[in-house]
Amino acid sequence: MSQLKVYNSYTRQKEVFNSITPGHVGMYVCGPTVSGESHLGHARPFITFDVVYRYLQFLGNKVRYVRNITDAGHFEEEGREAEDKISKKAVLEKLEPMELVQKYTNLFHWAMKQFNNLEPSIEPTATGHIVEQIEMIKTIIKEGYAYEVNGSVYFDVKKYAESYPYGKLSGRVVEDLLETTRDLEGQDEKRNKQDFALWKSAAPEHIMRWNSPWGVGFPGWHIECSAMSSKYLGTEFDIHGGGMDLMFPHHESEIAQSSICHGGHVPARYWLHNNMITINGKKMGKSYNNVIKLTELFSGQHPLLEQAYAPMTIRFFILQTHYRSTLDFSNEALQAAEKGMKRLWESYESLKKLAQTHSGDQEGSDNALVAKVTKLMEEMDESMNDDLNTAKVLASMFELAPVINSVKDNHISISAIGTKTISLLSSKFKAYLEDIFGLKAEKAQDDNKLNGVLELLINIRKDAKAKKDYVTSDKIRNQLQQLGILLKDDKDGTVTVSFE
RNA sequence: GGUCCUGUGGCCGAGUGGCUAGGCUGAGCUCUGCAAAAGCUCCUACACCAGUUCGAAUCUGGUCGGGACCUCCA
Repeated sequence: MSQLKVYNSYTRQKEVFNSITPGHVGMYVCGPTVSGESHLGHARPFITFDVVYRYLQFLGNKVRYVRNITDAGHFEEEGREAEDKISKKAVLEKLEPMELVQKYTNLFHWAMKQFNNLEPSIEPTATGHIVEQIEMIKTIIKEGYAYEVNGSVYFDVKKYAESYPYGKLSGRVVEDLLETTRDLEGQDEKRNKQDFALWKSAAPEHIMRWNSPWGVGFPGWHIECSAMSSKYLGTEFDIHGGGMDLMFPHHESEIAQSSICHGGHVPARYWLHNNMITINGKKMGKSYNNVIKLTELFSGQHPLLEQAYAPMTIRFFILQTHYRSTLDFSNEALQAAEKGMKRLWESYESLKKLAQTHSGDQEGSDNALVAKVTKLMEEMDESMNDDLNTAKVLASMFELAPVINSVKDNHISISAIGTKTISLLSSKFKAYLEDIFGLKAEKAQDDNKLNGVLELLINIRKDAKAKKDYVTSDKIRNQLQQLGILLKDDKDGTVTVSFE
């Protein structure tokens, strides 16, 4: 099997993935800011990196997956009103800041569960790591790369850039930054415009505030990730993930802070960035006022939505595109994903039954067929290893689906494909659909009573059909359909039930 | 303005220089009491203009369009 290659934003090329400690992987992903409800755009990194997490584990690694919760609240750029985002909203909603944070953290966790995302190994909060952040800032000052002004501390980017490649990750030149950074109104405490805050002095009205060697304040924009990643993954770890929009300034600043504290090296070896979800070609984001919240998506309650979309539909939709491409939202695209996922999943259900009833390791007699199936299965692995090309994996699976369905419908005989191939296919589909992609049946029906009633109805209908009493048989089928239960008559007389 | 990405059939989307990805939609056929599902077949695209090459959607240059970042942002 080929080796896993990933596109490393830091080197701008695909590289073979090798973890620092073989068999172990440390991965840090920038988590949500819990000052508001998550929207569709937020779903992408968490689904993308959930698949990375799952795949690394599938490959036999023990993975420590750290995803933070930003609950300390970033503040607006100085010059505008320097306000803690979270405390501002708390006033509006008349809630305690931590109450607000709790509410949106719970909602975020709920959404992650809907998407069938695995829980990270550690989910540290910014407010829980104020001490670590302060310690880190102290080190940066001691090393001479930060300075204090009026109770705030800033990172000295200009000095850092003299001996480190500041801007390498995001492809930026420090001199250019000086020219293109917007003019700041009012007083500027910073020595240079590129400098960023490590610690900000808190105005009296700030509710979220902590004591520090520089006075009462709150931590800067980027220091939490540096502090928490090094605490839980070490000063050099394998993967750092997040959305492309975080490359600058967030990740660039993270690299700068961490390098100063940890011997000059970049904290993570592989930097993975997912692209944005767009809507009508524009990035979905608060500033564009075009977000669709996850709760709206699941319920269909939004002017742009023609219907509700199930979490698994969205997951499938996201996986049908490569993670580094933009993904444009539209009802048409979501509906296509919904149908496609349904078809693939039903094929998988058939395959599971086939594998159960026809176990064995008998070689198939149709060599061309077996070769085709084998090739497609190999391509699935190749595609996944090629920078996690889930879109291509799914394409291969869609090519396998007709083969499976044909075996089910007896258009292809069991002996032609061979029980061995069926068994291999079955474990392959299970591995990808369930273990790696984290998909699951939209509506698992494991209600014994309901199943008993269904069985009864199916039997009555079968008897009616035998007597050519189609009025009765159609009545049962039609009325069940109105309830969202579909009965499909298979070739061999059995009935397949599916739920809408 | 700077840096970078991108432009694929009705829609969504993969794509390693030569081998019609795939999904959805639409049309036809087969199977079926009817239906649904499924299977088979068809709709053969790569913004534009030059260049490199035996050969380019894929490489190079240019033109035009779209987008991201440069500010909180997944």
